[in-house]
Amino acid sequence: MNIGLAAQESSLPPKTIRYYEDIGLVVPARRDNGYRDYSVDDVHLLRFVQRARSLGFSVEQCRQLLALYLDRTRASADVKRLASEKIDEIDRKIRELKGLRGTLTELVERCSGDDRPDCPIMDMLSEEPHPAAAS
Amino acid sequence: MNIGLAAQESSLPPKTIRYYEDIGLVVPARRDNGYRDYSVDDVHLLRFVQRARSLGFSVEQCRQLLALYLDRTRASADVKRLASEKIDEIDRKIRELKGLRGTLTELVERCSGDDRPDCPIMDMLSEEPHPAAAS
DNA sequence: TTTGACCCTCCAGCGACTGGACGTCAATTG
DNA sequence: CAATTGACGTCCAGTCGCTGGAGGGTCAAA
Repeated sequence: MNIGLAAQESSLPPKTIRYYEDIGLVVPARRDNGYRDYSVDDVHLLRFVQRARSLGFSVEQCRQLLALYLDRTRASADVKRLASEKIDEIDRKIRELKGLRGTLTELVERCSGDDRPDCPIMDMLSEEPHPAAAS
Repeated sequence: MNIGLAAQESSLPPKTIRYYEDIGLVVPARRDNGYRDYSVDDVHLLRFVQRARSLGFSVEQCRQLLALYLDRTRASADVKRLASEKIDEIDRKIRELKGLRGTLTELVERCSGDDRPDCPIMDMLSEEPHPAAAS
């Protein structure tokens, strides 16, 4: 099938699908006229990648997952490891964001938010670093 | 002062500081020999940007914050609005990450993680979409 | 004087696309 | 059968926020 239909079937934009071919992720056959010709299996792989991406896996991780997917002798432990690492990564990001959120929330709460210029947010951003010790 | 010292004082790499000049964020004077010459005020601004970036503000938002910082007639409400929007943005990201985390955790828990190939994670990634209705 | 640390500019690349220009091909309409 | 429209093709550039490197100039100390 043509790339347009493959795009519909995989919920991916044609541009992205061409990009995936560029980087060797899902490489379709070509027709005589140069058009990409996606098989049902290709579309399956595209959808696989789409799902993995939407779960937060990087394209490189998708490549690994695809390799495991196509490997009939794979150990589920390998897949589980990739997924667990991804969870750890997500946890780290959540922790970092929560930290930022906490700081910002505190600052916002202390800011009067009126038409005067005084603002603890600005103070925090422009504050001199505390000297390590008095001299 | 030279860029190296400004880098130390602002906790930013020299490359980043040059980049900030490129995009017109903090533009220092130049010496006769072409060297950048950062004033104490410049370094102050660099540190301001460094702090704002580490709080999750984009470079463009930093530009806005700098403008507000340098505006003596600013209303703290404007600053507060920027910060509140950033909090909302962070909240959205956290929610999204928690969703991903939930899905992945569930999958990982159901995966035996041994040397057999069967794996609910793979199943989920390769699953056919559920037909909307029987036909 | 020579070394080494610093500084300069410019170009390229990261990840994961996305937009646009420009040309070809296929299918439909008059 | 011509013309138009839409989908397809390639290639280049841009996004964001840097970062690395090449290939040079400058400066201060030994």
